[in-house]
Amino acid sequence: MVRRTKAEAMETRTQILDAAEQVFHRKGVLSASLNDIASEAGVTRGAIYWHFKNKHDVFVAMADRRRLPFEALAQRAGADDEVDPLGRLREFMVYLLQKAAQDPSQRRVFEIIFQKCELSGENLDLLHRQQDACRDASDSLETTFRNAIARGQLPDGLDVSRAVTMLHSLLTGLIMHWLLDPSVFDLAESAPDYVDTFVFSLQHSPFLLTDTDAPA
Amino acid sequence: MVRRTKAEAMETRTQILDAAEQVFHRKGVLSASLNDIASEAGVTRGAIYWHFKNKHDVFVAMADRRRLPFEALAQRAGADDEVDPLGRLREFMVYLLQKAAQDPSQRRVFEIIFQKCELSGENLDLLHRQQDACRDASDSLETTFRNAIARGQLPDGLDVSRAVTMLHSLLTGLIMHWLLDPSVFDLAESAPDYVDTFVFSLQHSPFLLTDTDAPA
DNA sequence: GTATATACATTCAGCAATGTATGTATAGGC
DNA sequence: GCCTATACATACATTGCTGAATGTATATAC
Repeated sequence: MVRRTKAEAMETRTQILDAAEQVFHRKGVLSASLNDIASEAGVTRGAIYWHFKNKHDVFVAMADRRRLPFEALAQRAGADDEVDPLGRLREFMVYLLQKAAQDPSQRRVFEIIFQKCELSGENLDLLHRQQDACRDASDSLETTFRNAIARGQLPDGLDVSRAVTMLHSLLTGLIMHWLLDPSVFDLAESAPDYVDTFVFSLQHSPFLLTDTDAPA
Repeated sequence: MVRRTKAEAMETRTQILDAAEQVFHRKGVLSASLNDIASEAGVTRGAIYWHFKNKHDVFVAMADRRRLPFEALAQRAGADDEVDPLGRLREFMVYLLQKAAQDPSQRRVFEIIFQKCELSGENLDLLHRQQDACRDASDSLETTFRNAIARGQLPDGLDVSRAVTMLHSLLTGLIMHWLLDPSVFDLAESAPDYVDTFVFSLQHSPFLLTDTDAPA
């Protein structure tokens, strides 16, 4: 079984990424060897080195499969012609949390990124990719918040950048905390309430307004 | 320079832990070798093997140095004779965030645990230690919330377990998000506003009450 | 004052992973 | 029907780290 057709080669590539997801999740990114991944995929290391430069290249390709879809979704909420930006944002947040909780592959990738991956040394550019992705998302979210303010869905004085920070922190924190111990609460079920609480605090908290430092 | 006195040996041990903190932070826990740590500490691997069983043993000892103080503080807020449980809780949250932002050593340890450490394989019991610590903290926090409700500081119908989850998530998320890119916002300065917003939502959000699913 | 346990340094054997080089059979262009 | 690039498998050399074994000098107990 050598020289496969292009379609079969593409399938081999997918199998390698699937195997990498499993092995990274089971043993951690650094602890996983290319032999482990090759065995899991039913190929040899030669196949991996054909499709990818090295382990880090495999990792990036694997992570991007589950990351890119979200970016598109987040940008849609920030569109200027969106009549209900706050509603779209709410939907996005709930969708993200429920996807993390219910889609096994998505959960694995989150678990790998949050718990089974050292951001250092060779993987240091991973950290920069995370930073870039975070800033890009922040831009979309800021636009979304400004549109929501313009349409009267959020108060005029809302500190947009702090709102974005709280949103990031809540989503990251909820997912991390749930991944640490999924048995302590049902993320998929309670996600809407957490998101609604966040939206409520955006609308009514006196501590997220720009000028008013300490209200009476 | 062999056979040191007991006091000197203790100092050597501390130097090894200090060095481990630096090296783990710089290279990641798995990527760091005992040689790296020994060089940084100005000793040889022999010294490390004398004081510790292996690298994992060094890691646990290093992490515990900065973890234990917080546990004591959280428990104090849950004391039954505390007249202002909500106030103590608020203080604890702000203190934790500002400590993470301003104490270099504390920040390094958080960064190691969140970004430079694979929870898998050998380190898998690390995950269980995290889980245990999290559950212990949750117990203290639940008590604190119940006391706050009893003293009229929080509404009667508050869903205590969801409140605890939100608190954990907010703290974890804020620290993680800030560690990812400290330049995007000033954690130490804005910590009180984030915490106050959280407390505000505990007091007023209709989505954190037990029986009322969807208020009018 | 001697003996022994202590607190390390030094040395060595061995593995496991990486990257590369080479082998090889076939798909697809001509 | 041939040729060549493709899609892998196999084999090899190198590296770096670990754990353990051994060496050694000095506190300290007696």
